[in-house]
Amino acid sequence: MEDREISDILIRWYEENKRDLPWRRTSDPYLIWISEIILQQTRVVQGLEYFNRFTERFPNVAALAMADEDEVMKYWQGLGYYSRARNLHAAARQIMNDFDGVFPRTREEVLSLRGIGDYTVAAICSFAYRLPYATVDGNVFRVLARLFDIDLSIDGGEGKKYFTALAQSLLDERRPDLFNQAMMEFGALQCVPKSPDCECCPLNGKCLGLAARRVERLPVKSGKTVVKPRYFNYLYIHGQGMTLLSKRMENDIWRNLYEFPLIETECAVTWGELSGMAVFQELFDGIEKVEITREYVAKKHVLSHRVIYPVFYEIRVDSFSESMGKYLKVPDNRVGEYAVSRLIQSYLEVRDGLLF
DNA sequence: AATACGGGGAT
DNA sequence: ATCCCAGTATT
Repeated sequence: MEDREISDILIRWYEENKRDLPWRRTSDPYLIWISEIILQQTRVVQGLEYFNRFTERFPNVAALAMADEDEVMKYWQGLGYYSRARNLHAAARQIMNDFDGVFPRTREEVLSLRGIGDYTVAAICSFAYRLPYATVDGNVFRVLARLFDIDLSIDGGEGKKYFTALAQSLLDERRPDLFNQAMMEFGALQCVPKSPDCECCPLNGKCLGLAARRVERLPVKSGKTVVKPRYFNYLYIHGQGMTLLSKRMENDIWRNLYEFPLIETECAVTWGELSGMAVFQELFDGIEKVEITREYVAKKHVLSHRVIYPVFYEIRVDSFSESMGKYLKVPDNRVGEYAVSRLIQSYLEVRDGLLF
């Protein structure tokens, strides 16, 4: 049968070309889970070190469930999509509470865990338990769209359903783990988004997209994200050896990460405009000595759907006002212990570079 | 069905 | 600049 042939070719290619990665050396569902969450929308090279450090500190479900969320976030610092870390922590506690600390073994139960969706449940169940569920990630969309010359958009629900059924029909149920790994690795290394080397592709004789000269046009995606600007005015307030920090609690970017007290404005503002604002006046109400040590206009911070224009004002005070009580007051030398965004991390590095 | 959610590497 | 990466949750 043709379908089996494709599977065999992919698996043969995989055995010869696969990368040696730590999560491929285990069948521990916990370790596979951690790797899958880290690798969501994240390149292998970027996630590798995070995986090693994370699993060394949290080697099993119990260790993760017992930790404070703040510490989990610290281990996630810089990786992005921080809901993954929050969900990971929540799911570990879910496993302790609902499954007696044993990682669940059925598709339905695994899917009930926070942060695990259609892709990740298939990955965990096939890699750890060899259950016959096809993984459908960005790589699989691309490989299948090209192989079968399908221009159905991969954004919508129809496309997702179609490609999932197609992947499932191709899956070798005797070795779903190998098939899924092979399909994704093939997409990551051979059937790459730009300028794939179709000349040396083991499937070039079967690739309908190649025959139709549409490989570069596939897969089809519809919408592109609109990037909206935001203006962040950070106040690095310190005195008496203490620094003010704030925890982002809103349903917004960087939730549960720390930062300096922030005044967000509708547009770029000068120091004069900022210091004239009511929120600013109230914050420094009653402080005798307020000294602006430095103004730092950081380069714009680009996220997938936001671009942030940050300005940092270093402000030295001789005392802290009443209204600053809503912030954390931490010793200067312990600021580094708090999980922060890349933006804050970058500023901290600049500040340290200017200290001497 | 759209949108929000990070950060970095490749082209 | 643009694309996109072993996606999920919310609206």
